[in-house]
Amino acid sequence: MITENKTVTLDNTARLFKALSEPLRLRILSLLLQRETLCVCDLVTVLEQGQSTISRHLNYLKNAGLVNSWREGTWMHYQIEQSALSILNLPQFQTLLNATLECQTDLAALKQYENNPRSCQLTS
Amino acid sequence: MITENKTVTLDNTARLFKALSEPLRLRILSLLLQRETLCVCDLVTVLEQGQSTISRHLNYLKNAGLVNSWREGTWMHYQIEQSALSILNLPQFQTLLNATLECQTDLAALKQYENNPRSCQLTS
DNA sequence: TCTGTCTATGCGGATATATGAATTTAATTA
DNA sequence: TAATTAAATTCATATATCCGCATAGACAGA
Repeated sequence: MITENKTVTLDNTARLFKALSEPLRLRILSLLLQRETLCVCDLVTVLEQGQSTISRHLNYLKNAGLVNSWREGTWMHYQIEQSALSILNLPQFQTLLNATLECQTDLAALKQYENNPRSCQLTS
Repeated sequence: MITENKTVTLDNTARLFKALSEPLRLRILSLLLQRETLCVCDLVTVLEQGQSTISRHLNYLKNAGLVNSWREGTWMHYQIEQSALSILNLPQFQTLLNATLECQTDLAALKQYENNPRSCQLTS
């Protein structure tokens, strides 16, 4: 992987926080923090949101450097970019997310989803 | 000080990050992290922004729980609310801010400002 | 009380963001 | 090649944010 020597600008930092400033994006991150990788269709089902909504939010997170992605067949896999989270107190952040009703519900829905047959299999 | 037992909601967390998602608000926080307290007129002069702009951003930060304030005569003093920053990796956050040209310039302007006579004296 | 200073807020315009529906693009498979 | 599935993008609309200007409110001193 090529690591660009990116200049630290205030705008970049602001963009990072802006990516964290949407409830739905926080829910996406919360789920990604619980699993190695998830694809768009997983999140559409679990979060019960439109496909375009999920796709756009993932793109927003990617532009902010919070997630990375790769294609596998027709599926796009998304994954947390750990290095971008260094600005956060990660244990505190996760504790805060996990304390919310939304994230608890989402995690339960994810587990339920994983128990059922589904189109997108994580195991390649 | 009364500590409210506030329910952790996703919206509150999102609001906190939204408050951190504006370059000008980051500049304000950067200065407040360098000084015990600053008032509106200090920030107006140092940041060279309109008074209403500064006042509103400070209100935004206050609503997010990032700063607190108190009146002293006609002056409103603003101060970092340390507890709200527990979600951040504070050393990393400050390092990131201090690495930006904007924050470096602002800090220099603040020192310059403090060397000159000014209307608002921090020493009560 | 009157005046001046510091701060907060109301208003309007410009810009940014979020979302759903529909369409386009990409990749797989028959 | 045609059909199918997954994901990204376009378009239109609603909402939120930012900023300057003007004004209102709070406070101090004469």
